[in-house]
Amino acid sequence: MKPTATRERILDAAERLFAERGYDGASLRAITGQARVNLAAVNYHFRSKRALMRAVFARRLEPLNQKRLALLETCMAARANGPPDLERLVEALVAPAFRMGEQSTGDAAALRKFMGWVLVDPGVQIERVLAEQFHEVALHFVAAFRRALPDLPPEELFWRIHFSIGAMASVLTGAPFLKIASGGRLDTSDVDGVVQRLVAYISGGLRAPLASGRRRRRGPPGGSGAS
Amino acid sequence: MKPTATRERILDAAERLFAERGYDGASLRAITGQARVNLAAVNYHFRSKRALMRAVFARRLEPLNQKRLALLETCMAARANGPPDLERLVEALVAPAFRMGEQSTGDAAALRKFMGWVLVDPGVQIERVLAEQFHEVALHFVAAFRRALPDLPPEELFWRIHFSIGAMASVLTGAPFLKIASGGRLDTSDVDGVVQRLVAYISGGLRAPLASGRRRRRGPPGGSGAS
DNA sequence: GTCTATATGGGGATAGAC
DNA sequence: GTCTATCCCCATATAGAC
Repeated sequence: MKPTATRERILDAAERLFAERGYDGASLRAITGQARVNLAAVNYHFRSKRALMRAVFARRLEPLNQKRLALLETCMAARANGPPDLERLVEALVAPAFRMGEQSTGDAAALRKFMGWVLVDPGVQIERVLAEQFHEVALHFVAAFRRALPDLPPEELFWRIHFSIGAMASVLTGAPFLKIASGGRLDTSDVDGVVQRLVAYISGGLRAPLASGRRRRRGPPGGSGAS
Repeated sequence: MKPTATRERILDAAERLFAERGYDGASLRAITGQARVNLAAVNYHFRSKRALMRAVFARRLEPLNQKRLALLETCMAARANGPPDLERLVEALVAPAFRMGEQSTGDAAALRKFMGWVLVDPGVQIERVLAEQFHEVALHFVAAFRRALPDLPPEELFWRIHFSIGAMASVLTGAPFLKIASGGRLDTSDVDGVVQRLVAYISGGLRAPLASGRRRRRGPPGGSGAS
């Protein structure tokens, strides 16, 4: 077997099994079994299971973010003067995540699930990897969104980006509540259609008018704002 | 010790530990230890760890959904004729999840995290519980949203509700990407403020204009898509 | 680089006394 | 209803031969 092939096989199998069973649910035995590789190979090529996890994630995140930046450049170039088109911007952020792995050997659906799962699960603790690889992309997109939505206060924009990634991630993972609300009538296999809907939804959310000052438990008219 | 107290103590401890460590990360030994209850008590009062998990979830979901329905009634009563106010509708769906456990003994932050986590994680397999308890609420809310957004095709509405719950869930869990995009500048402790922002965002998303028919990979004029 | 074999520890579940 | 003690399985990680 080609020396470097082992490493890739482990990454492929780990990706699939992490997606299917979660971090704890995917044992190294299962991973090495599916990769048809020796159990000890994991601890040789990677240092530990957690390190393997981070490697699986990092391998996908880098090209994903490059794709995003490339699309972002296109958006900005198309509107050299004036604000960029918001829908295109959102698409540049969202679509690459749904196109991942389409031409690789692995299971594209599993890959999407894995990525969404990693984004949402606070227990995975890939913040470091995420922060390193995502920081540049975040900066560029935040700047672009600011130009597209100049009236939105920065703090509000951050929150809305957060909501948007959450909406995207829940679709990637295949969260279970979808089939309940719809009675199972939704077609999740039409990736293009989902991306299109998601882009429309997120753009609408980003463009929403600012909430009026209504607060729950607002102070009475006399204005005793202390709390 | 009061007989029924044990059961509650287990539920409280399990809720906290599931929220902090996830399902696999929270061992029965840790749970019973924190509840200061014997290890075997879990398998006596519940049948298994999974059943305990479902019980933890169900205990919160029922009053949560009752609260939602009560708020929904208020919305509909306020606009007996004509469509209900969308923002109020969204608030009725979202706000109760963020108010959970405010007057109970447990850790409210942990509870929110747990609920969001359960919603998003497809591996938890609480679909049955979710379906049973959520079905009635889903029907009512879908009907109300339909009245508020009469021009939205049903399928589109289902998708958008799904996106909305995803956005909500990612806030509940405290997903990690928030602090990355913002550089840690966001105040997550202001629950009222977050709910307000979330309501505005979701309402905007629900109201978004339908995506035009643009599709990726429409037949290219010269079409050398090979790679 | 790859294998076998094993160290070491934790997990969920249960039997049976009280 | 509650406890102790234990069964039995599986996990990650590593040592050391090849």
